[in-house]
Amino acid sequence: MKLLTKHTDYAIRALLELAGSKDEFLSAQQIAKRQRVPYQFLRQILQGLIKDKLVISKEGRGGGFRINKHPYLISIVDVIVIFQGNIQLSDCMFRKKLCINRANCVLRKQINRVEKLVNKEFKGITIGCLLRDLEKPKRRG
Amino acid sequence: MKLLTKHTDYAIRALLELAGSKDEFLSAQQIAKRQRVPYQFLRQILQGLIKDKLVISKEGRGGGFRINKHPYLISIVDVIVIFQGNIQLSDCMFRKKLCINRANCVLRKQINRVEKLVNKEFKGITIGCLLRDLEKPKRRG
DNA sequence: TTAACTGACATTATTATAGTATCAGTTATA
DNA sequence: TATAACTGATACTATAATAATGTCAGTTAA
Repeated sequence: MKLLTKHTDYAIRALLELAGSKDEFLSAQQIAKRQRVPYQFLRQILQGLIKDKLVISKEGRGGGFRINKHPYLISIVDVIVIFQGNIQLSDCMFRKKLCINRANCVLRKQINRVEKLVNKEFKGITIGCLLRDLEKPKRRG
Repeated sequence: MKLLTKHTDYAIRALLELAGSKDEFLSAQQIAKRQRVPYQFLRQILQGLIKDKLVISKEGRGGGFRINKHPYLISIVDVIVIFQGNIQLSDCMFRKKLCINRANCVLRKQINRVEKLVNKEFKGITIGCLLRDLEKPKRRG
């Protein structure tokens, strides 16, 4: 049971890397090496980030990727949604149709509450604040 | 991405059913029928609940399962732990060894915070309170 | 003695996750 | 202008987790 898959995890690390070298283009190779992420897998992930325009790319020699949004405006929810769909703590029947039984509903109501909470917390975790923590570790808290 | 698997889901429903007929033994058949859960799957799940002594069983004709703890003392975390292990929002490298890089650490720190929050919330959701909501829907809030 | 049960496994199907491989096309530059 | 360093797109494979199903031995009440 985990809420973050490797896709998301690596994507966040890539974004941190890109946010750290804001105006340069970094190639997939460079990011893969620095973050120790499998190269081909990372490329796949970067394509995902492009689709949502979190990064832009430049083809050809000297090309690569560049971050395309202010780091404080990219939350980890944005990344999760790309690779894992909406945050959802359980398969919910009543999202699709009427509950089969009330026991389900009662449980779902509680789960949904926690789900919203997680969503809110995750929205508050941005690439910007992760990068800040990364660069100025003493300042935290 | 989901935090509750079918195992957990069905287990909770079974516990609600059992909590509702506190002193009777209910057979797996009865529970399966009432909650519309696959019979053989449910039996497997009930064995899981037995191992942690959340329910006890009686063999032979007229046998079945009975809840073995006060419903308010069974939280959904107890159930999750049986079927899914500890709540863990992501594979965490630093649980195993030192972080490969600091980016990881910074992210983990945040994820762990949310993880604790989820844990706390889930601990507050007990079979007892779910059952209460189920029986007295107007009283909620 | 038999029907209705549980205990304990073995087995299978499906899906999600993680990762690899390939090839076409683009661009800077030697 | 050839080529090395890139991305785009997509097909493929491996592994593990999830969600079941099936079977058979043993127990108990009627």
